[in-house]
Amino acid sequence: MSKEIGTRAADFSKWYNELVVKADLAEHSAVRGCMVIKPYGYAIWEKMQQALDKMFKDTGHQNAYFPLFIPKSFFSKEASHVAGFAKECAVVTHYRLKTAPDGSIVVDPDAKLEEELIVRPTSETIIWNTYRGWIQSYRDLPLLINQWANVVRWEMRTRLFLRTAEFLWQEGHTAHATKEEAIEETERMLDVYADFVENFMAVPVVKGVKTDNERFAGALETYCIEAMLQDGKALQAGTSHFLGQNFAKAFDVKFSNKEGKLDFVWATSWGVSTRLMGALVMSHSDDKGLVLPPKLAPIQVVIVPIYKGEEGLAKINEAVAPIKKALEAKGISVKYDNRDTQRPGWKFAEYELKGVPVRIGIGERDLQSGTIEVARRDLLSKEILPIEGIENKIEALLHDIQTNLYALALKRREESNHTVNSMDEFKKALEKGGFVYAHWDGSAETEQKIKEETKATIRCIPLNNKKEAGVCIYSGKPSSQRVLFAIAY
RNA sequence: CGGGGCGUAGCGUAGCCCGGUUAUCGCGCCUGGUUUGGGACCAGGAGGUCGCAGGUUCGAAUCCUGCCGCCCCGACCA
Repeated sequence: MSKEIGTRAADFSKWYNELVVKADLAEHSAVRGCMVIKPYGYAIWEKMQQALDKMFKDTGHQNAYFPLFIPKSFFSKEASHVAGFAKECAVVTHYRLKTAPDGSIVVDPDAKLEEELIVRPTSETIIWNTYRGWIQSYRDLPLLINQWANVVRWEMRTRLFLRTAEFLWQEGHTAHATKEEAIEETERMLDVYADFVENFMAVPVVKGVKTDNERFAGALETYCIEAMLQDGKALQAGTSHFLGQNFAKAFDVKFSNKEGKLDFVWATSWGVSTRLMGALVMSHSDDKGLVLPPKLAPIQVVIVPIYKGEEGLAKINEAVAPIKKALEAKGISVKYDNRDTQRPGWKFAEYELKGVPVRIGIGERDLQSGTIEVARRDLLSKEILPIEGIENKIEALLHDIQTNLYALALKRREESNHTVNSMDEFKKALEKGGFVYAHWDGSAETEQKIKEETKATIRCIPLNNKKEAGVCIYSGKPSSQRVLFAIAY
């Protein structure tokens, strides 16, 4: 992303949309607000899933699956939860179509459901209704379940990956015997998310907790990770909620503790979605296209032959085979693109657009000298290296690219951090974009007023925030710490 | 759902104000040839319910009415 493009939201939006479509990640579907994830985009999502799933299992979780449809009565059992989602629910009211006299297909009015079904916007209610039957004793706890699923939220305005009416995600739902244990789980999963986003996606995040206004509907505390994208806007990349006993009470999930007394269980839920794909695209891409971190790139190394005639290609095929084999032996995913239908220059541009981290070019010249050309996507630099031992060089290079992408993203974020002490400074900082740290009096009213005046919201109260006496930039009332403000997606 | 803009080939578009031969151009696609170290070139070719429905007219992509869809800005939001 070049600096001059990032200044206006509409331009950035256009750049992003075109990139997602051109790089073959996804496209708009015929269905309002929904997208089609294309094979290349889905391959990246699968890499994310695999890494996350392993992390969940390493922390003791198991996968399960719950229904897409939620009876309206379940959904409305937790008051603040239903209030938070009511405005964006898709509702199933009928179960049959019929042919009308004029030959058109209509909804059969005789097939009205007695109770409407909500297409899940999140699964707390159906899951807690199920957990009631699974939990009787402290011996059944903790219950540590994750679900990979799709959910539907009828958003007014949608954007590929960042906000679609249907999206793919994982949602963890856990039950614990004590409050302390549930809070520990909430924080553990936040750390898992931060670890994944920083170490796999190479996107730095700020860990924090949400204010009352921004908290998940039905939670006592919402922990989050906030990323800053190349246009200086903030993106909530993942959330982990401490739900207290709210859902246990709403769905009557009790257990006998060691003392033989009945108590409600303590709950958490946490999720990340295909929105992370949007964060990935917006964090590293440039005007030539995607830049993928090696750990999530479906193709880590692409080999492009440069040749004259069929015999020339045959010679290069022969030279490439052992190189490809040596790389694959290191666990590196390699694509040898020896299609005769596209020319080398076309392929170079194509794989840059798709963000392949390393490109190897090999031609007649190289066969003479025993070398190859190695190009890295992040810096767009090239060097000639000997073929001998190339697999070790490439392995180190992939590692270096992963580290470098994180360092670059971190540098960009740090350069657009602002610390301000007045509304005036605050507004000026927002114009430049990025994270703005300011004192806040802790009231929902002040937060709301600042939002109305500047469009900025409190992204989070950072964890491990250093305490510091100050006065609220809006109200002038005393404050004990700075909070993170930004314009958000 | 409010305010603005736009629907013409797979994609991007000209034409519309001021109605009139066969609807423009570029990319892409197909065929043949020459090419191949940064998105090749030449020649030929295919591809269109001009968003949908109605109206005005001898004649509508163009004018009128209604509808549908998309994009941008708000409100809502992972």
